[in-house]
Amino acid sequence: MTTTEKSDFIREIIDEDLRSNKNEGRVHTRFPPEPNGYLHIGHAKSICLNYGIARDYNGKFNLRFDDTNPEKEEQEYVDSIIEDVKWLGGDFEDRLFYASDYFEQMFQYAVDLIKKGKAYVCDFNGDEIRASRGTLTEAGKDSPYRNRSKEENLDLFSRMRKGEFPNGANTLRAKIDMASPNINLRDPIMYRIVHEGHHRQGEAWCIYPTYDWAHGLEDSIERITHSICTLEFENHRPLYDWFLENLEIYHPQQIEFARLNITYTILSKRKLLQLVREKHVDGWDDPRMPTIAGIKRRGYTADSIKVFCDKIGISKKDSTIDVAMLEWSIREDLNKNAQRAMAVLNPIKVVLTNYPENKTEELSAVNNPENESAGTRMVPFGRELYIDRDDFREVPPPKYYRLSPGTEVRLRYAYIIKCEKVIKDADGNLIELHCTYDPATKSGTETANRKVKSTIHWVNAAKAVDAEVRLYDRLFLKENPDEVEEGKDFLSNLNPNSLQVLKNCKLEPMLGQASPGDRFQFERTGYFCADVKDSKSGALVFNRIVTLKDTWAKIEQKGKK
RNA sequence: UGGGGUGUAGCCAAGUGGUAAGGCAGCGGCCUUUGGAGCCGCCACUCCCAGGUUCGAAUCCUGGCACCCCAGCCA
Repeated sequence: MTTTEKSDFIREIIDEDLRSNKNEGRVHTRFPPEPNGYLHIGHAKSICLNYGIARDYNGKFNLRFDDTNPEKEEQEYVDSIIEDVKWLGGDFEDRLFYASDYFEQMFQYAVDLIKKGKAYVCDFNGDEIRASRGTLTEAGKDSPYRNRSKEENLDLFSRMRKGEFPNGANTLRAKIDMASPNINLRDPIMYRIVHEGHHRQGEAWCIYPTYDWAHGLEDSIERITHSICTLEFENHRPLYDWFLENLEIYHPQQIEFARLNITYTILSKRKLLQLVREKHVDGWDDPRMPTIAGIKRRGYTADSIKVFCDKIGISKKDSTIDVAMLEWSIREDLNKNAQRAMAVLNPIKVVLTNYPENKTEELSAVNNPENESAGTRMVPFGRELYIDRDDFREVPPPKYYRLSPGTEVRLRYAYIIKCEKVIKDADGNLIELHCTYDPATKSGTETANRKVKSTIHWVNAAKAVDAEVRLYDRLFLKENPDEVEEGKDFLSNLNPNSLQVLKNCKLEPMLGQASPGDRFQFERTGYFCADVKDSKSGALVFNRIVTLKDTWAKIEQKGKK
């Protein structure tokens, strides 16, 4: 751990509040998701911020479902959100709350406001409300129902609750100012009638509070000190404050920060839902999804996500983080922590013509060069091997260091071999390579240190374990997936090659023991994770988390330009 | 020609009147039995623009400009 203290404008506000003893020294934050979808990496930023603040200031952190709209919310989402928050280390202890548990209290607060003459039942329908709201540049008009008596309002409101009116028949509105330049203050709706079962309340209610009305109450009831949300709610802060002031109840401070955007990815719940519903991906936990579930299944560690969130910072500037930053965070973690292994993704057979027919050797391989305590393992060698197709070129391009006819490479942890002959079938397809090995170059021996241009990975053909490997790439082709031609939508930017399935991969024997969720570095290739859903012993499936940095690919790209 | 925000490198981001941190990306080089990792170096004479105040301005003032958010009985 570093000793440098984290700071950002929100922590500065908290420091100042602490200095002035604003909340008796308390710091209490919350993460308030609506259970209408799975959490994504943008939510991770918020969780890390809110939980991180509570942790760093010895405060408390609540998980609270903002479940005020039964039309969109489901138990499945509640379950997934709880799991994901925990996975990210957001420790809410016993403080798991639901806004719907406060419905009765909210109703009473609404009655208070009516009694104070600051709320009224409006019989306008949706169109009428919209028409009377005015525009950005013109004031709205007062509703004809605005000056009903308190008694009539109380009566109507209780009848709304009883279910005497159909959906949309009327609403409870705050009486603020129809001429306010801030449209949110033009008599905003507090309750609407929705005859629909709620995932926790069942049929108990048919009026539901709106976000603006409910959110500050939730924060107040939980004695939240700092209510942190994203920038689009900045315009709503005057309303947040108005309700709490007029109710004369505990008043948390709302603070807004910029939400996360990442290149080549989409972080809109609506669009992610669409990807799932229309089956452009295999579900919320598809490893290409930026959901926590997807990222987790892809093989990202919770630590890497936390580091990522720390690195990107907190500010009020609209920003788009380069996806390379996310990829860096997982490489950084796994470079230090992942067990190394040799895996041949696209095999070509290599026969060592001068290696004895039935001989095998066990060679020592390092498990993690970044961590000596990870030790070594034995890897079987033999006369017939597989190497990767990428590691052989019949006609090597400039600066190609790997195997080609007549050249030598080192087989990692084994011998230097030389390509003597290329065997092809009648159609000219490459079948196998005949090579010779140099017995004097066995790794670890005194005569081994002859220099060759490169070292490649391999597996023993007879002992290899078969596996399916799924190569994932970015889901979208464009840096900004929402940038589209007239008449098209973000789906037109989907990357048709975001998933490539390799069925004939050959792995070193040790990988046969991999359990679902285990992560490895396949040397020279990338980081991989045994799929938690589909990988089974005897039928292994690995997901590529991220490639290793590929200097050769870069050189080759430049050569083509 | 309503209101609320935001402008510091390709992308993030420190900076709070004393002469532009750091990370990612990129580019060189060293090293290497992973073209991985690591190491070293380079990468803003200038902070959206224009004026002004000051010995001194990214920081203060004035005036512009650009971008984002708001007209759901969504959150």
